[in-house]
Amino acid sequence: MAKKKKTTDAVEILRRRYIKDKKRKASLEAERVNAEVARMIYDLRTGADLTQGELAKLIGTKQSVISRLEDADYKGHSLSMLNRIANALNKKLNISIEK
Amino acid sequence: MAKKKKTTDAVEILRRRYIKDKKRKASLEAERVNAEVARMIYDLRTGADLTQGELAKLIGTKQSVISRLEDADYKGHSLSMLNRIANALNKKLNISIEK
DNA sequence: GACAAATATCACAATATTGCTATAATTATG
DNA sequence: CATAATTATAGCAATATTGTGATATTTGTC
Repeated sequence: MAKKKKTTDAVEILRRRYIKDKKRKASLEAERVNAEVARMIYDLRTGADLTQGELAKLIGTKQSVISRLEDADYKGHSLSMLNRIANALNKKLNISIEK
Repeated sequence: MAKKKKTTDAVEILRRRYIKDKKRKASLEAERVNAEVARMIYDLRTGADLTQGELAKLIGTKQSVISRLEDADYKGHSLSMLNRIANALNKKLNISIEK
């Protein structure tokens, strides 16, 4: 494939800046949600007066897994896992995309 | 390991029935959430007047992936994918566990 | 009906999440 | 301080999700 042409066009430069900015925002958004979910799990667990080991047993997994889920930097949250936790605590999982 | 003792105790029988019922409920709950999320994605996409192919391009994947996400029976929803969709549509993903 | 556009389905590779065990590190309790 | 209880980390296997391309099916238009 030919080499990409050098950009000298101001509009193109701004467009690329826009794209890059959008990606950065999306990435920050993801981090925000991950941290929020981690905190939510922690709050629910401690609110129910459970240790990580106890919650783990309730949903059929191990303590280390709960610890991982409560790590603010963890990126792997899934709806199925959130559902397992919600059910164990007799609550409901709600998802929405708005605004 | 020794064979599990035969259950003749009424309390034990009821407890097992309770556990089984709880598992069934959890399973139904998961199905409900999955279907809801699938529908939410469909509504957001059509609301934004996008084809599956267009939305796919916006989030950097393929049309078949969007089709899969909109299938009510799909069990693999992840927060990262929901985030990608929310960001592409300039909206925010909200998660809560309540009630 | 013919054709195009959009969606659904399939199969398989690539990647990510979860399960699991062991152990280190931290926190609570006497 | 010693000990137990709890939480954090690490590594790797098992499983699940996503990426991708090819093709079938459906839907809309003329």
